[in-house]
Amino acid sequence: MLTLKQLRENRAYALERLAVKGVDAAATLDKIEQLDDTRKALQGKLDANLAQQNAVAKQVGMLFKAGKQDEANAAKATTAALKEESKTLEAQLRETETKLTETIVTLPNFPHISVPKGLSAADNEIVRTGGPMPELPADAKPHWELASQYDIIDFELGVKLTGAGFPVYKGKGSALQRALISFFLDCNTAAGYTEVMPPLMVNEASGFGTGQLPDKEGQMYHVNLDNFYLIPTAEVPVTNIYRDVILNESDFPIKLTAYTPCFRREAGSYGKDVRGLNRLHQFDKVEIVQISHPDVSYQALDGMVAHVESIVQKLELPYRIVRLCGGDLSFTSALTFDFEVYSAAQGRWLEVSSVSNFESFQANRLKLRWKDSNKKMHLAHTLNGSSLALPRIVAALLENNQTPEGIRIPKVLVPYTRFDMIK
RNA sequence: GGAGAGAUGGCAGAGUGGUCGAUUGCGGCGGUCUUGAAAACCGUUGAGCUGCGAGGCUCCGGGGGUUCGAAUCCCUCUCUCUCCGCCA
Repeated sequence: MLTLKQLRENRAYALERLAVKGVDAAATLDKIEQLDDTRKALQGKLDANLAQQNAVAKQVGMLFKAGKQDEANAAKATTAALKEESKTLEAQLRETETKLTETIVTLPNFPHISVPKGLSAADNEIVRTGGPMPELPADAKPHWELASQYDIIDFELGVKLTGAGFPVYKGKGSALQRALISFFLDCNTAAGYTEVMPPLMVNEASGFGTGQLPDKEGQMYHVNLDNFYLIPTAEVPVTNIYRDVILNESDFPIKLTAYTPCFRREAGSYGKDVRGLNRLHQFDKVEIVQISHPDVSYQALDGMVAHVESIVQKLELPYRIVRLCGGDLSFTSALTFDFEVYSAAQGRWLEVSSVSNFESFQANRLKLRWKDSNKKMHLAHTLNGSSLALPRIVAALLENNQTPEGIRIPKVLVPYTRFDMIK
């Protein structure tokens, strides 16, 4: 969530930034300012009231000690009205604070200056493209056909065991998953990220910390008996490591990477978009997370983009990097670069990574702060990205590398798979 | 699942109704001494809200209650530890 300071310090700037995301926040800002003023006034009144109560209590104590029973009892009687008043004030204050937070959380993050205006994916800006574009024969097959031809991924078996969107990887298909996970993690640790293996279920507090709760609980699987949520991405447990943490300036930058399965309910998605590996309820992903000093978070973002790009290049896949426009940007993000690889047989670009700077938006909710040399507290910046999500990489690998002899494994993966062809 | 114990500042650990936001030790920071360091000694050292400021208010796991007054008493929730049971 945005901070009051961000919203009140420069109203014109706030309005202009939010407009880039297609949000007219004028009325909301009015409401916030008014609620905040009310809050301050109420708090002042309550504080004064409590100060009086404390003073009386102190006095009573001293009077009793001095043996002046009568005076003490007289003083006691004066607090009843004060207590009554403070109860009312407290209730009002609490109500105002709740309303204030409820209003602030409806506002999305400020987009970065470089975010293009626009309402949909059509307005995104292609930053650059790279990688070798494959030339496939006319009878090239989409990955779901290749998967069953070579018996490496069984979608129907997954339906039997669980349901649609839970594929079973078999033989070399399974080994390929393992290889990709190890390869990605090795790339990330070589770039200075520390590997962690977090729980795959989180509690409610963690869900709130990264903003999945309270609004998006429908997107997560919920374990009712224990009130746990299956993680939709490693971002949730990994970022929550730093919930309620106060860092020293020397702790920056914090760079973590984690492999986890990801669980997404993704209700209401049908058609060819969800065919095969394009969209799943359970999939594997290696994530990178950075906690950054605010002054250098955009350099950190550039570093993450360059890092992810180097991995895609090593896999010899055709890719493009897209700067998301205001309308396509997520609620929490200030700037996002999407990575898409070309899935040649489907003839479409598939998103395989999304690298974002959230600035202090997540940190505010997480209460992730750092202390400068003057012991002043500030919010840290958080960033994350996929590095990488497996299914669509696999889809592109299968389709782009199909040959009459079988599916060629990229050189860089062979030490991990220990085979160079799927046949 | 059964029985018991506990949750206090960065850490350890006092405090069982009244100047306690909290003794003390360790750690951290500053200083004295030293060529420098160590040791020793002295000082300092939680956070949030609010106010120009002096200051005021809140926080001793969370929530509620008793009381003029709660870290301290009561209720409740959560978590941790120990023993037993079960188990990969």
